[in-house]
Amino acid sequence: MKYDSRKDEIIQTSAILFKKKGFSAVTMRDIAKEMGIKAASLYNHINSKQEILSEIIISLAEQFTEQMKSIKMSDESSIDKLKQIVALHVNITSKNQFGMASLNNDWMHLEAQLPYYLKLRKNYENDFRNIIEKGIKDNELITQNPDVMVFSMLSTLRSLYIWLPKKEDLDIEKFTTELSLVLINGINK
Amino acid sequence: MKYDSRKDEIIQTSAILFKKKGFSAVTMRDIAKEMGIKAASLYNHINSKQEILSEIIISLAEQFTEQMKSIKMSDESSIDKLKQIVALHVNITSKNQFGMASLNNDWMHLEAQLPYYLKLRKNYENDFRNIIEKGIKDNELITQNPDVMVFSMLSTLRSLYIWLPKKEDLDIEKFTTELSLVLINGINK
DNA sequence: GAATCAAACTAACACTTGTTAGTTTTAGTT
DNA sequence: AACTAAAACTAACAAGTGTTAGTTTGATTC
Repeated sequence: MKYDSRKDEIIQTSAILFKKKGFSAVTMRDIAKEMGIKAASLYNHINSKQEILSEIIISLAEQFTEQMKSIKMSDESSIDKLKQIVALHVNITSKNQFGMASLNNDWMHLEAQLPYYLKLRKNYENDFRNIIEKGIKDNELITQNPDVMVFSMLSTLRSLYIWLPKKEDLDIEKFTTELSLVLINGINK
Repeated sequence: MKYDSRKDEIIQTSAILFKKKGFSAVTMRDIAKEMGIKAASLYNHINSKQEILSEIIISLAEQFTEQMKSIKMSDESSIDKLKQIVALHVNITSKNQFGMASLNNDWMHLEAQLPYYLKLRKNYENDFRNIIEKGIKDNELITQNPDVMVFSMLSTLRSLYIWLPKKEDLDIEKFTTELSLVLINGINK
């Protein structure tokens, strides 16, 4: 019914608290206190605690889905596609460090939206693996278990929300290049 | 006062539930129900919910600390040390997939033991970075930001608890070799 | 100045939380 | 059969949970 900027403020504030303590450990009174109002007042803007979590997670998941779509449909090499995926994660995470924590840690507390979230995640991982499998077939990548490669890269990319905030004055572009190098070419001289 | 195997059973059962829902979302009644007893009965064996979490996390953190000690003191090459760190994570995680979830996700809910845990973690990361820095100086590793290398490798290793259980019939030894290859030499042909 | 409306408030609800106290059951030992 | 000790039980607690209902505030519009 209502969509206003106060709602966004609640969502943003909640995301900060969710990152610090996790969804379940944060109470409506915690969120309200952080905003300088009473818990009951939150319900003028949102319908439930659940809804806050959904808004945080689903909007991010959809951003990943959307951008993966354009990456996979482009006609670049597999390695260039992988570099674009690295950039995608760095960009979204640098703009949403708090929300990314919920996406990674609290997705299981989604209720009505859980199946939808799981579908998006599964599709994303499949797209990722398909790019790697094509890279192997085209002799761009080493012949190794693609599952291990996806796992390794995606684990690192999913952990960016922990690491990026620690490096406040980071040159994002430079970091993206550096991380791509490490992930794709390794650290061995 | 008391240390018995029923206590271990509680800890193990709790770890399973903590992995599924997170520490805060699991109630003493959940744990009791899973064991077929009443919540109050748990207190014949443990002193608090907190204590369960501490036992899970601290014992694992100490295992990592101890084994890192022997790795760093050995006189192998930096690359071989890194391979041993990979093996360390795979081994501990394959034997403690549930506890490793708590270690990764619920450490912030430690109370009295939190400073001790943070100290162990910081030391571990420092040891890890020192090995990488020596590898760079010795011309074994590429000249890149060691922080990025530690972050990348450690993120993957810390996520093993999510991935290993999905591959039940995995040859642990083979997987360790494969993962070392991907992490150290990359995926580029 | 009256009316409007978003957004705050107070008060309360039904339920769940971790935990304690005191009691009974269970099973093994004498 | 009596004793013991571990480990279960029932009952209750004080505090905290998400949420609702109804009311007041404060700024904007007529």
